[in-house]
Amino acid sequence: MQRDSSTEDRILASARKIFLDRGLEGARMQDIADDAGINKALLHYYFRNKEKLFDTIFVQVVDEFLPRIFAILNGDQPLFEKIKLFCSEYIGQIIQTPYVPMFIIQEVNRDPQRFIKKVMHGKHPPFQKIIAQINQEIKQGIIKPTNPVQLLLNIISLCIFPFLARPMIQTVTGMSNKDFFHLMEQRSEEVCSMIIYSIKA
Amino acid sequence: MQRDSSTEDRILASARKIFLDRGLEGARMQDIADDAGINKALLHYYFRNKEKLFDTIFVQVVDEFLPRIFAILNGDQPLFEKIKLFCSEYIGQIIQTPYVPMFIIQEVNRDPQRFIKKVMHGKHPPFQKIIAQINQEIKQGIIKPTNPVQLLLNIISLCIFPFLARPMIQTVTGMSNKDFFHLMEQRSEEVCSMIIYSIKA
DNA sequence: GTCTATAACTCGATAGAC
DNA sequence: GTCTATCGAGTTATAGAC
Repeated sequence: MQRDSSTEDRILASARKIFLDRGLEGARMQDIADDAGINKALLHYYFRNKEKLFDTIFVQVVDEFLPRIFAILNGDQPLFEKIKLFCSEYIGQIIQTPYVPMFIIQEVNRDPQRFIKKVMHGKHPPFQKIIAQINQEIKQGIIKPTNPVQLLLNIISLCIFPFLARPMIQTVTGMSNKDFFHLMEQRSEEVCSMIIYSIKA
Repeated sequence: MQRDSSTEDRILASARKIFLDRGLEGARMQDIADDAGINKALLHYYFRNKEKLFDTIFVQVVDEFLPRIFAILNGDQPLFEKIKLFCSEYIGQIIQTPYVPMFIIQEVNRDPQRFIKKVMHGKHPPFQKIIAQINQEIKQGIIKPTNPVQLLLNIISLCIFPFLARPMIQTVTGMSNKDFFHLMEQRSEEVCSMIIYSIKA
């Protein structure tokens, strides 16, 4: 709780924290109010209801996360450089905000329509360019013939999954938080070289 | 709803369906009762409360899912065969029950203690054998020097992640259910050959 | 075992004073 | 803008008849 910032900002910061931790259904307006140092009534004064408050946070979180993927994938670098960039930037980013991937996946699963309406609406399919690039580099003989969609799935899977399954991984292996994040820092390089090795001609 | 089976079995079948679809917090006892063709009071007669009913389903689902992983990983085949087995068996299995991975991940995230108490308690760490095998095959020169934990993470990530992110993937790419499952059927072979290619000496 | 009725409680939302 | 007090809907859980 930050007593010095404006009420609305404190609400947003607290809502983000609680929603990221527990999702829409798990979060309690009371807990958000407590964390922000105000009462429930004031939450409704600023954001008319729970849904609207959640929407604000959801869009905020998704809009600072997904564009990073697409920005790198749609850049102008050669494919190998993109992959390298993606792995290091992306895993680095998730290490800073490890709850974000699970939050997004969970909420898109619970209500895909919200995602379509609030986030995707009006945006064009963001994978066109990278798919074209993959096909072109195949034709040029830089990489082996590869299904572009599978390749993209591979990259994203390898980077994100461990953070989704983190509680289970740590439970099953007995890793501490420190162990886990250390493993993830190594992983960036690991994933990158594996992907590139698997596709280079 | 199966009118011919016993009440308890019908409750379990309905609870499984509803809990898998919506999780502990999203599921309503009323919906489970409706689906089973009985009333709420009878749910409490058979399973004292929602938690206990959920625990039963959770343990059931996890116990028929995780052991499949461990059985293959702890078998006696050479590593390459294990990986091949794992990819085909595992993706094939998930295609049959595509909601299971998300259900498990979500509920372990929400309450890791339940997982520890109800599932892991008393079981020994299940990755010892496969890790030893990986290290041995490295020493024998069959596979390249590799961090065993990263390798296992890679295999599991590649197989499971697409099913966790399925609603988002289908939204972003515009794939139909049929398209998606077709892609996943190809994927088994795809993942297998990629992994093996990346580690063979 | 199975039902109806309802108690007990949680939680989002609102009224109204300051 | 911010608070206290309270309403009312929705849910789990129980009492008690059959």
